[in-house]
Amino acid sequence: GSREMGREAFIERVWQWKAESGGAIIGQLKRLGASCDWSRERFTMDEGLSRAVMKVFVELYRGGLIYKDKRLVNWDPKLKTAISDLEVQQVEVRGSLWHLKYPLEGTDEFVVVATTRPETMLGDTAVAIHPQNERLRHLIGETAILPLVGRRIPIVADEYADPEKGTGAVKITPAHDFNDFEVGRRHDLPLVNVLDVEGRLDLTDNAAFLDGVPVSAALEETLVLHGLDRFVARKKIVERLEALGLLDKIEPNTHSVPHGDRSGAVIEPYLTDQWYVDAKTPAQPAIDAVRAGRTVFVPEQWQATFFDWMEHIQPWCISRQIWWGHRIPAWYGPDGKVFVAEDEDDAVADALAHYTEIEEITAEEGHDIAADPARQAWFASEYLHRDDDVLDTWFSSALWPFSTLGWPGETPELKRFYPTSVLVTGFDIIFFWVARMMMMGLHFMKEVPFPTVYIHALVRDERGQKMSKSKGNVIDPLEVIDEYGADALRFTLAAMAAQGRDIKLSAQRVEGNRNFATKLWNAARFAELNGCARNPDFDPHHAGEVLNRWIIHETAQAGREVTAALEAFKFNEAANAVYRFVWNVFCDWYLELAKPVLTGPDGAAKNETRAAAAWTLDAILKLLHPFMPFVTEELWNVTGGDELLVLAAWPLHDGLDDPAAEAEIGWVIDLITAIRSVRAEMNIAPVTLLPLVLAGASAETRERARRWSAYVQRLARVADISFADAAPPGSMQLVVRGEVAALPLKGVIDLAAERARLDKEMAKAEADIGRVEQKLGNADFLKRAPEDVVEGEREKRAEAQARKIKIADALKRLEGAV
RNA sequence: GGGCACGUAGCUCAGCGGGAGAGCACUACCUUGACAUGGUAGGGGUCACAGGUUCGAUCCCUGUCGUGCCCACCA
Repeated sequence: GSREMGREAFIERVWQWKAESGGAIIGQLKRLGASCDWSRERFTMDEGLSRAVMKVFVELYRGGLIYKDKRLVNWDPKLKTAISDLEVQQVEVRGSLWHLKYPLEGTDEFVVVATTRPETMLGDTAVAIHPQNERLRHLIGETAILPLVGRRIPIVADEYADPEKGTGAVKITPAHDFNDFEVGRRHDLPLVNVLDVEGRLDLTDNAAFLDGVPVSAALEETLVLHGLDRFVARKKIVERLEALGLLDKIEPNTHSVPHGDRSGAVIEPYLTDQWYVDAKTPAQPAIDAVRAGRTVFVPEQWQATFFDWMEHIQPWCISRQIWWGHRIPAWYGPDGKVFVAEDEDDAVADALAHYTEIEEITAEEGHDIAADPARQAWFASEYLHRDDDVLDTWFSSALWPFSTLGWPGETPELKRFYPTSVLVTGFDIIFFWVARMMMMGLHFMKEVPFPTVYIHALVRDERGQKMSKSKGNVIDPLEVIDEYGADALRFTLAAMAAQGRDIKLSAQRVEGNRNFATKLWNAARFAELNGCARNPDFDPHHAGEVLNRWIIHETAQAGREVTAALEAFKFNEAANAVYRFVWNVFCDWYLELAKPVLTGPDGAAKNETRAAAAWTLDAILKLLHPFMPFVTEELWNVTGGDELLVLAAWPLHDGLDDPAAEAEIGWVIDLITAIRSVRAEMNIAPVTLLPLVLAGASAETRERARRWSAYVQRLARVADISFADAAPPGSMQLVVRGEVAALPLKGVIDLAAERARLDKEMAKAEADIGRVEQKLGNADFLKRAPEDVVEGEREKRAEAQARKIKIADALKRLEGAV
């Protein structure tokens, strides 16, 4: 795409790019404020943004922060435009290192230089040698004769010439290499540009190239190369040098070569006149803002990256030689004088004020051209030419936080929403966008555009490489969504987004979370089938049933966990917390324990349980909505939410903690789990119902057992529950929350296996005690460890000792039964 | 060359000064009426290696080895 391209051709090209790049071009157009109506093949520029861009340009120009300069840029010879660093891809290339011999004037000797780009030798204006280079420094001050050209070039002393690299002597081509450009500046070397905008040799009418070069046969032969592509020319030049015996040697050399992201062409450092923003000046307030904590990065390690870049920031080239974009608001008069203004009228006014001596204007006696639009248009077309270049898309993007809010107008939106709250973005965009938004925001709004920048993980491919549209290694989210659903994908990304680490997307993980969505769906269906409907009279603070008080307690706790994690930008923790709560608490225990009530006879308990289940499900939908917006919204709708779930208030539960309920249901869960575990271990068939004896149970335990007997019977496959002072002989004995639960099964269980099991438990208890006692027996530990840690260890010891006694007792009884 | 991460269960990854965790995979059992995209139970790890700090190190520090990324260089 060049600016000569017509509209039709442009549209065709955009379509092609859209296909080639997978849509990267769309991002570019969006950053320009262009909206695309594909069906009508129309592009419209946002007028408000255009105005803002012009205003910003003019103000920065008047403040001396925008200027025009002739220096090197990254040039894409295929697109014929300057491009930004963002659009440059480094590609490893197996190339060669050519060692060239430059004759020294007045001797038969040579200085040998090495290059990977021999064609640039035509633009050489010096050879540099390190002043401390023992081997070569005697050559400093001599003059070399550039082969094929005849230019006399000085051998200068410069520390840039590393004695260890290449031949130790470096050819200096200030117009075609960023480092050489700096060397050239230091030694006041001429700039000889030997390429045209398309990367072809430009020699015949090239004054800089021919300056001071004597006419010779060799030069004539070189001029024949004019117009050749740089790579073709490279070959020819090498051939000629070889023929002249000036090719010392060729070394194989692998190095990375910058390629244009969009064109795929090799990028040339190219000498052109471009517009620049002096980024260094506005960078300082941005650095200060981050240092002062007015903008923080999450995770904070990215601050270092931000500082590193901001402190080494280079002038920002903002002009582009393409024709879609915001045209640079600079008009040139007949003598090249620049008039920068927000629109043409202003530019004309400025120009008229300046060109008071131009006769055609002043000659009109008594006619005030400044008040005559027709004459102004004539003047503009006759005498002024607007800059053909457009602005880098990141220039307008940098204004995003305030231009979208109506700036430069003093709109209510601007007052309300600037500064914004959080910027969420990828690390690769910190430099290009975040930094620029900060610079512009601080400059024009006098305030940071956002107090927090959350740098999210990058989704990489299975090889850990960054996915990119141009590289073509993207996992197409649409395909993943087709297979597992958008909720499953979104949840997976959130669950894997641990701070500071990238994501290698795994289909299995997505599948697991699809199953989670299904689980939720089924749980909701179960609730619906059992008449669990939202009840406005239900007050979670005054539930009567222990089970309901328990799930309310657990819900409040899960809610706090999820909220805290979200507020800390720990999305993986939030996702895992809600996952665990829904599956392992609500589905696995609450619904299972509620089944007898929900399917039992009507009554107060049933009504309350229905309401509590519905209340909990509501809380779940709200907590899960950020991660699974679609399924939760749908379930919310099905259960009769009258507004959208996305608009519902986030659940913040106070005063719902209920340790008593937790103790009771926790005991039930532990008891059932222990029995199940031992049954599986002892290989007891599920059809076998075991009697359960609670030995030496406290009054509280007896009470609980009576309340929960039906549940324990059903979920642990227990026949009936009875009480005794001691476990009956020959029974399996389990320690549950400090008390013994016995399954008297003489003859059913394998006594040897049971003894082995108890031995294992005993060993574990003893190991626990041993570890704790070692600590508690250490005087230094008691002296130096914090008190609560020591106290915790004491509690652990007491618990383990009690457990050991119970197990020893169980073993003794087992022996008695044999 | 400079910088930043990371080496924890077979795999993908959490945790990060005081009892090794999840998901998937694996093993055994379960056609119980929300769910087999399910249930129950289980096996599996000297938390890369070597030093150091500490009463105590998977966690902090140093070094080594390995891996990844960014920046620069690439004559």
